[in-house]
Amino acid sequence: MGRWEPNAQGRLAEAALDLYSERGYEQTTVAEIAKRAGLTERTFFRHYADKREVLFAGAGELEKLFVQAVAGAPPEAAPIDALARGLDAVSEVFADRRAYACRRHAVITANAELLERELIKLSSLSAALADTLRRRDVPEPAASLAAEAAVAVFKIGFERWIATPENTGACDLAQQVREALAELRVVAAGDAAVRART
Amino acid sequence: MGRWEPNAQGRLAEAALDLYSERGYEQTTVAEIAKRAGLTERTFFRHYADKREVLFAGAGELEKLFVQAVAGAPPEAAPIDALARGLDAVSEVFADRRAYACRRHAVITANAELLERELIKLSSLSAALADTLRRRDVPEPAASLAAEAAVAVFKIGFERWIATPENTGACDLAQQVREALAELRVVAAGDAAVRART
DNA sequence: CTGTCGATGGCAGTCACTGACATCGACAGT
DNA sequence: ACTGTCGATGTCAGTGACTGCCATCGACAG
Repeated sequence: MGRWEPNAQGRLAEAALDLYSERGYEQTTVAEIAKRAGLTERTFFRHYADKREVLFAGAGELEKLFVQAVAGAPPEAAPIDALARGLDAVSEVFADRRAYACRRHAVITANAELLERELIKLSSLSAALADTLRRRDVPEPAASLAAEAAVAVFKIGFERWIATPENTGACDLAQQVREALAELRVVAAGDAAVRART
Repeated sequence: MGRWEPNAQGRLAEAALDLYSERGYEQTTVAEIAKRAGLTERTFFRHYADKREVLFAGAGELEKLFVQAVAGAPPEAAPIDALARGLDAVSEVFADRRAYACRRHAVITANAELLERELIKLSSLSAALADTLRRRDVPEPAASLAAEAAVAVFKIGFERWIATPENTGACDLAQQVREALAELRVVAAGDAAVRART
């Protein structure tokens, strides 16, 4: 047993999400978050680089998971198919965390600064994926484009998943992402009939 | 004639880019920027919402230009072709500003906070494009996906343009963007042979 | 018993950003 | 010419994010 309550980092993250939800990101001070977690402001900044980062603790693991799934695809798979593996893998992670994902998403979309941080995390993800594709001998600019497209597919699939009422049949993230990927293929092909479909 | 030197906003933007280039974004204080422009810190914040925004004054016009070009495409054009119009229009704007674009790009990529701001501007652009496509009766998620893809195409085309030595034959932005768009079509089609090409 | 170590607290300081109020020259109306 | 309004700026005090430095304290090894 340590000298302090365990999991200081987790307590800070929970306190932050609570406060950001209740009174908004800007109306919350770091001192308040720390106090709710039974710590001081100074200690908050030892665990998280800044006031936003406390909502993005899991980004690193997510990136690792995505990258490993892509890297593990058969060498002969096309870039887009390798990326599809990663999309499936990442989608699974969120399957049983929909409520948490919704809360977090609501907080982030409500504040521009948090949105900026989210975007740079996705950009970092995209860069990591592009690098992974390059290691699979995909040349530029195909690697970067495929990576950016895959991240866009996930982002849009995710948003549609969040927007879906929970008791709907089609409230599966993996399914939304697959649909988005299929739609990208159609759009990129330049099908003018896109507008004729639902 | 006014009471003060004209174009305070422009002087601030120039001073900021100079200082950010010379000693880096973080090592520059707003007071220093204002002083170099012959103004005070308080006045800086009357012209720009924050220390980063001073580098993104033109983002609004760029978005407007892109959107109008897309909206002006023939109604029967496929989404991707309408977006290609916008890409062409935007590329033209940068044609004779390569040196400035390079300087600005170097400053932005050197700092994570500035990168975040750049990404949210691109995100805003993507949202505006998706909205424009929706007005052209493109359904979701096709509209959002096409918009995100177009922005990715521009981003990557732009980066390759910046990275190209100036005296190279292929140092035209519009051309880089067109190549990136073509590459996206190939990648999205799932062509495993991507890796076989240059 | 003692020295080290890691997580924390306390405190002073910098800087981004804001609100309230004062200043000053231009310009319009009289 | 007199005067009142207006817009851009200056001044100043304040808040809050974030950092550096040093002190504290319990655990643990020897």
